[in-house]
This record gives sequence, C-alpha cells and structure tokens, in this order.
Amino acid sequence: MDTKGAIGGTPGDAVGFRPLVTVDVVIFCLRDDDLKVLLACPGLEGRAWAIPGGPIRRDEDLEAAAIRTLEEQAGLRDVYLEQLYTFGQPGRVPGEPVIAVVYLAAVSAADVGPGGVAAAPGCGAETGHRVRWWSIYDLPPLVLDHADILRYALTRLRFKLEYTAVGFELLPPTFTLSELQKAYEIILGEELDKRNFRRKILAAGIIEPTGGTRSGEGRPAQLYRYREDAVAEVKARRLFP
Amino acid sequence: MDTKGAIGGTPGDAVGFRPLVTVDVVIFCLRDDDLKVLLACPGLEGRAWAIPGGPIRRDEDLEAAAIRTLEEQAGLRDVYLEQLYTFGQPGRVPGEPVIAVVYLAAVSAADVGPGGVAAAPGCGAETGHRVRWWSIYDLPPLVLDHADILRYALTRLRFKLEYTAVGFELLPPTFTLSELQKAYEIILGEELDKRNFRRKILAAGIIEPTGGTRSGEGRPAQLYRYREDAVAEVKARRLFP
DNA sequence: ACAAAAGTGTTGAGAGTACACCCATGC
DNA sequence: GCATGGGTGTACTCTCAACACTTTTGT
Repeated sequence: MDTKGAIGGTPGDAVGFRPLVTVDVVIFCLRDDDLKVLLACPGLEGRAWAIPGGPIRRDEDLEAAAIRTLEEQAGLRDVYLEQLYTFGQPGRVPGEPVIAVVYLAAVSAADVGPGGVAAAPGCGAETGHRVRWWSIYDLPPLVLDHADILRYALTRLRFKLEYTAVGFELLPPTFTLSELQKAYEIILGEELDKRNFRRKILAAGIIEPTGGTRSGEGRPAQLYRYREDAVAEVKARRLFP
Repeated sequence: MDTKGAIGGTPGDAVGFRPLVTVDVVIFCLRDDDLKVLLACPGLEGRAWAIPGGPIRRDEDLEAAAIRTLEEQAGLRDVYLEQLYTFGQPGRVPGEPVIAVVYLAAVSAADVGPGGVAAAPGCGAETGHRVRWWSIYDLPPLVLDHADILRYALTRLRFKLEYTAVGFELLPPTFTLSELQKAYEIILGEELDKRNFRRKILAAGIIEPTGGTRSGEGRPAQLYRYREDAVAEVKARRLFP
C-alpha cells in the first residue's frame, strides 16, 4: 500500500504506474438523411474500424489532443466538442492497459467536403489513414470496445439534444424548419409533429428568421439561424418538486 | 507527426507519452443539515486540503481505483459512485502533467461513524492521512484545481438530483418524508412546498412506506424506503417536441 | 392544554398532445 | 393545373404552483 503522500496527485512524491493514455473523438455528422460517425481503418486487426484518436503528447491538454485529432485525421477545425467519458478497464486493450479519454464532436455537413472528409493538410490518404463516414445505425466491425463507446456516444447525443442546443452544431448556419425537424427525427429515431415542433421551437426563441428563403420543389421555405445569444440549456423536468 | 498506427490506441505500435494518472473521489454526505465533502490534508503545501485520491496502479480499473480510495482513505464500501470528469490541463499541477479522473460518490450519514469517517482498516490516522468533512458551502483552502472540481461536482449533483434517484444515496435506508424534503432543500439550496413535494414523490412511485414510524418531538412520522425496482431516471423535459 | 412536527385538497394557469387543411412555387 | 413541400389553429388533458388548516403525539 503506497498511498502515502499520494493524495491529490501531487507530483513530487507520487510514483505511480504510468499508463498509455489516448484521446479518441467520436465525430457525428448529418448526411444523406442519416446520422454518421467518422471512423478510421488502421489497417490492423483484420478489417475492423476504429474511432479516430491517438496517444496524447507531453504537455498537451486533453482537449487540445482532441482538437489535433480532428484536424489531423478529419481535416476539421472549430467544431463542437465535449468530453464524453474515460474508459479504463484493464482488459479493454489486449496486452497493456490503455486509458481512453473519449470526446464527442458534432460537425455540420457544410464543414465537410461533399465527397466525405474535408480536404485538409494531414487528413485522409496523406497520412496513410483511410477514414470514412458510417451510419451510426449500420456500423462495420469495430476494434476493441469501440462499439460500446459509440453506443454510449449516441445515447449521450440523444439525451443532450433534448435539453441543449447541440442539434444546431450538426446543421449548416442557416436551415429551414423542415430541415431542423428532420435532423431531430433522424437523431432521436422517431417522428415529430410538424405543428407542435414549429410552435415549440419558435416559442423557445433560440432561432430567428434570416429573412431569406430557399427554393426547392414546392413552396420556398423560410431560412432560420441559431441565435448564439440564446440560452442554450433548459431546465430538466424535475422528478421531484 | 507520429500519428501513424496510433489510431484507436492499439498497444503494440503506439509509443506515446505516459502521464501520471490519478483517480480522485469527491465524496458527498448529508450531515448536520448540511452537504459535506470529505477532504484530506496531505500535510503538504501549507494547510491546503485535497480531494481524496491517488495514482492508479497497474492492471487496476479506474473505478476499482476509486473504490480502493473510498475504502483506504474513508473506510467506506458499497457506495454510490459515478465518473464525473477527467481533468488534464498541463498546467493544473506544477511540474509534470497529471491527469485526474474524478469520480463522484454519495454516502449516507448512516454509513459513516458519528464522529466523522467510519472506523475502518486503513482509514484516517492509521495511514497518516487526516481526513475530515467540510461543508461544500464553506470550504478550506484547496490544493491545485480542486476548488474547481468541487464546484463542478456540486453542479452535477444538483442536476442529477432532479432527474435521477441519487438523492436516496445520501439518506439512510429508511427516512421520513420531511427528512427527504430537507435533503433536497439542502442540496438544491432552495425551499420546497411540502404538499407539492409529497404529492409528486409519492406519485412517482419510487418510495414505499415501511409501515414503521419514527417518534420525535411532535407527531410521529411514517417511515419510507426507496424502491430499488423503481425506474430511477426520468425523461428530461424536451426543449423540442 | 400547548408546543411541535405530520399530514392533507383545491384551484387556476400554462404546457403538452393530437389532429387536417390551405398556400406558394416550379414544372 | 398539379405535384410538392411550406405553413397554420384549436380543443383537450395533464402537470405545475400557490396556498392554510387539522391531526397526532410528548411534555
């Protein structure tokens, strides 16, 4: 028992085991009427895919490592990012223990090139990584415990969708109410009533009309934008009074 | 750029920086009509106090490390435990980077000895650690970024109190409705209406009368217990329909 | 009998939910 | 003119919040 002096993790006297720590980033995006995650194929372990990420570097913030992963492996920057969970079961990686600090990112399809991942220095083929968007509802075989991690990430995304404004991170800067509703339906996996949806979202005051319209097939739709100044988090319903 | 082969944190080829990783546990308890946290005085850095914890060991699950901390430093076992957040700013500890995986624990005053921490092997004076309960609303000087961590832990506890059953973890196995209401008031920091509270909590069906009563000053009160089989988490209020 | 805490109902307001038709445009 | 998606209102139910007095016990 060498807990002596170890309280609080002060550095001088604590000489603990030093594990490998990776930061992995689950990147969500709405494309083709589907919720997608970006996965990388490491070319190892058969044909299994993996959540993008890698070991942290010395003197690198965890969040900085996530931002670096987004840029290097996906060519993305300035995206919504939050810490999801830290996985550290000793058996999650065969061989030595690896601790994975997992982040959740949400990007708009507008920030991603039409072919898939945005063309950016260091992304895709340049570093020998193949990355590709997969439907969260139809995933390939995954490395290690990454299937569990994705399941948890989806649960969290759905949950936060209901009381925060994460949803807007997955949409382009301007959007129609139908597009917004569609996004919610895809993520939540259920249909919503059009009139109630519009009434409630307008009453919440978190979006405003841009004044523009978008023409498609049928009547042109009003465009809206997310109001950055709006209060993005709403009080949860109390189980108790 | 050595991201090659590092995706997903596979062990063989990834040779990253190995930081020191600690697991720290914020332990909440309701005592003396106040919400308390257990803090340890490392006897270093002047008179600053610290959240109990320490470096993880090889082949030790993160949660196992938290459970070990609870037992060794607080003499507690079988308590409510959840992962709170992982802190990894390089500057949070002077000297080398230390990553802190922080857990939140909630214990009933009944599980703690009347004097303070339960008498258990390895706790308290035996290991040279002084530990003591402090009011979360009136904290001593704290080591490193531990004040931030505690602030975040309180926010999370309050938030979860509203849509999960964490509250019961802070109460003894049986309790009166007045005690339950008092607990909520202390944690949320606001007064609640007695009739509305009782109606709602009984309607939720998550507690049941034990049949016993408790006599004090005035009319004896019905005792209730938490129903383990009850659905403990309730759907959050949707911002959107 | 009185102090002290336990227990108990009603009402008005606001939010949630279910539901069907007309409107503006492109072809 | 018709196909296509955009846009709108109402009635019912349920939940929430505000509010004060009676009951049971110990002293």
